[in-house]
Amino acid sequence: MEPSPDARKRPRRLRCDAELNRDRIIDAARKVYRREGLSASMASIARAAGVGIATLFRRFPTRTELIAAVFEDAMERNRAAAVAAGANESAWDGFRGYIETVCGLQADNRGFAEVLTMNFGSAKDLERKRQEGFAAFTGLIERAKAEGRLRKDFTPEDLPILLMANAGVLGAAGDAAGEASRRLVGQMLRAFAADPAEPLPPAPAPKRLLRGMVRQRRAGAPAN
Amino acid sequence: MEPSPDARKRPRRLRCDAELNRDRIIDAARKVYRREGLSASMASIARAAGVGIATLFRRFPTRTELIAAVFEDAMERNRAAAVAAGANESAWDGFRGYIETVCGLQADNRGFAEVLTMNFGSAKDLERKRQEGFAAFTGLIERAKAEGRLRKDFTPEDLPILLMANAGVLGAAGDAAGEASRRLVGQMLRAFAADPAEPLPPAPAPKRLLRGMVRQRRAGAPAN
DNA sequence: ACATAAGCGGATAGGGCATTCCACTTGGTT
DNA sequence: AACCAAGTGGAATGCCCTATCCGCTTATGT
Repeated sequence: MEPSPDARKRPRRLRCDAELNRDRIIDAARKVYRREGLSASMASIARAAGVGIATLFRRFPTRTELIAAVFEDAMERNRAAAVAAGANESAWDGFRGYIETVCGLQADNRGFAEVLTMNFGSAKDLERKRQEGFAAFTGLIERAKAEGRLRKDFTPEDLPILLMANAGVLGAAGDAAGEASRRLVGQMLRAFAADPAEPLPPAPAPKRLLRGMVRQRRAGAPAN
Repeated sequence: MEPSPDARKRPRRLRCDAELNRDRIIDAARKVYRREGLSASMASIARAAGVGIATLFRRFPTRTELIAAVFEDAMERNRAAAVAAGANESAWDGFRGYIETVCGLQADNRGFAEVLTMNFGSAKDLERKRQEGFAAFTGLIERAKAEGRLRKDFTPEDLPILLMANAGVLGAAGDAAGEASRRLVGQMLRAFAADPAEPLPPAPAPKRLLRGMVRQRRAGAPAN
């Protein structure tokens, strides 16, 4: 019997119980990565999935493979958002909307925020989707410049830089992350706009931000 | 015999060999934190200092105490830069110069980049210096607004947000960190300026940035 | 029903880390 | 010179991590 058409990638079709475990792993990893970021341990994901560690490693021998499987759909949403933005009648509105959308995806998901700032050379599907989204975005740039709404010195690389910056704010601002991120994005859009009439979201209250800066136990943060 | 005037803080003066070890620890920690950020392990610092682990813990029972001792001078430089900026005849030039300086300090030191985005409640001296620098900066804001060069809707909280954003870029851009950081700061200054004639540093070359995004083994980055 | 390949998860090896303990050494004082 | 409080470093403890091994279980095709 031929392997199912979709399964060309994986040599043989998985046994159905294995398929179930695979789904369980991805679901668990999705939740854990979303909350804790990509530094979550393989062991904690196996525990969350209710499978043995060996099962996790058998299915995903490297962290990158697991990450790729988990975030393929989020990356697809990113790609789709860029393409949809390109269809906008006003290139600037599309540009602005896409940036707000993708930064919002980051705010909603710690893991994806990191994925958007990294290059996973070996995860071909993931990188292809990123690349397609990026291509749609660069097209939008040209149109927005032609419209006269986007500054001429904006370059496509300003997008990954913004994504890194936004990830940094989200990781450091604690409780105030959402507000601080929106503020950052507002400022950046103002910098990008040829006509800086862009309104600006409010900054977080000083005390909120200060409280947010007290790090919770997490990778990269000292405990004491 | 009275304790030396400077040693009021520490109950008794340290024995001279202990004082030497303390300095060795701080020097080693300074180097390690600069290169690796604050997630460096206590053990690795003790090794780098050439002292036993127990010695490190005896002198600095918590990570925070070590961090405070290591970065007191960098925080002082930050404070001094803010105060000096306040003395500038042109408030905008001072504002701009201070932001470039502090973001440059971050670019030069991974550990300090993180320190500037965190709140160490218990490290009083450190926080006092931060606070004094921040106060000088807020004074500058008012003057720069009065000059008409700084937008009226800039708020002091935009500074910590920028520092978090910059730390994010520095941590994620690898080889291209310096260029990417300067580009980010340029964009932000443009957003802050009432008259956006600000010139912009060039963005990193696409390939450089992409290569930089391939993470080296570091906290928060998957190994495989 | 049964044979068997596929899959399972506990156990284990090997490492790093934070933190504490303790027997030994040493600087400073008398 | 001798004493001892202060200081030292390495060992020990206990935790979590990655990665692999291996004996047991089970889905699946006949």
